[in-house]
Amino acid sequence: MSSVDYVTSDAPKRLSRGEAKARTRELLLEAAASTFARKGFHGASVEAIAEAAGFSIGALYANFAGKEQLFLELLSSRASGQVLAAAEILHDDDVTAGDPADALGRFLVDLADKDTDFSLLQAEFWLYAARNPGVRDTLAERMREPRELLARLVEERRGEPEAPVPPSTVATVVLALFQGLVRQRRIDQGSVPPELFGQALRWLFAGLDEETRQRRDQS
Amino acid sequence: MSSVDYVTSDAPKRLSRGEAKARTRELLLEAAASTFARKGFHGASVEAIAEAAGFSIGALYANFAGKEQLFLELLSSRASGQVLAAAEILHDDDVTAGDPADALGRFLVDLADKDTDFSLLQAEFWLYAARNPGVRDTLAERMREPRELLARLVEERRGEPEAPVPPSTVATVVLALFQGLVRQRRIDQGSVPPELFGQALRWLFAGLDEETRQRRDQS
DNA sequence: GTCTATAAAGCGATAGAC
DNA sequence: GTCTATCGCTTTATAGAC
Repeated sequence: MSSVDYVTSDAPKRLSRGEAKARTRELLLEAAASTFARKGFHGASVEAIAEAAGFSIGALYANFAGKEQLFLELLSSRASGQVLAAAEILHDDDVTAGDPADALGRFLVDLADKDTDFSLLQAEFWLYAARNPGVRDTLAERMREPRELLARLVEERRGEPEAPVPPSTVATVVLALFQGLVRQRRIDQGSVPPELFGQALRWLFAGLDEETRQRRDQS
Repeated sequence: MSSVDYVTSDAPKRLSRGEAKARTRELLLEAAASTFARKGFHGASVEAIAEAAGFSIGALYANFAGKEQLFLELLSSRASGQVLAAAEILHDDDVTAGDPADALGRFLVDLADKDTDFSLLQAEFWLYAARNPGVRDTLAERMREPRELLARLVEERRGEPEAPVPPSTVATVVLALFQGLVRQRRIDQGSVPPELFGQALRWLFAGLDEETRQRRDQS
């Protein structure tokens, strides 16, 4: 801009060499997420990724060992995003002031409808993990902690301490239900109305409560 | 057909020209299903598919317009397999003699654990459809009928005629739940025990019954 | 109808200039 | 640290022999 402060190393706009490289890395990761989502792992070329980030192929190879490592880095850092988003909404008391099931349902429909790359990338991650035992175990390990987080929050909200299955198993069912509904909605919007997410969750919890009561009365 | 009959057009072993070509087509489709499942749409080469079928690339192009048409033919003919399998098991009175939920759950876990290509190909179909609007609408259309079939069978089994949502919507939730559980089980077997399929289905139906009763009592 | 051989294009990855 | 140019390999699809 001006001639006076144009060197100013501590100005917020000017980036140091390390910062510049970190920013390039981040832009490449962002572009990779979008490109992998739209074209798939094999369908996305490193040229397309670099181009989407506004860099050349050389810049990509200066920051990542190759296409596979770039993909795996994405998988490790973003695969549990859906679970964390769900946990976040359950944790927010203001949003879940009404029915937590409705709030969670509405939030996830919004997320899935708005960020269309999300579920595509998620499916790409799943396929890659299902085909590569090593990555599969890594993904399983990485999903464990956020699932436990969701389990604790669901447990809190339900307030029933003696369910017939462990809390993490309930969380598994909730996640499976949501992932399945999001995927079906993507193919046929009309067959999966937005309210269905909260509705199905209420059915699930009502049935779980009933079984919990029955087991308590038996003993 | 022949002058004497020594070509025996109705003998089981000798294949007519048309039959031979039909057999080649079928073998190629089978090999394509397996290869697409293991490598993905872009990852699977036509050479690998032809080789898996025991033919050359030329034979493949003599039977299909190309890789994409081969994939789309598979998608049209096999995408609704999961729904039909579920419907079939619900229709079989002998198998569902006990709890239909348990029977359905056990059957689908067996199917998913045994035919490992099934869910991979299903995911590959979903991704392709989600990325191509034309194919997406085709898939949505093709899923409608089997879903209605499942809906009718679930309705029969439940015997509750006045659910708060249409029967096809209940079928949608059931399918979403199963697909989600199958996928999670594929990544982390330990987190999705086989009994969970039937258990979750029972919770769902119990909650649905409860809401049905409440609505009836209100009016 | 199926084969082999090959054309034309695209890919991941590397080398060297700046 | 990023760019341009290019290598070597694989891909889809076609042509011609049989």
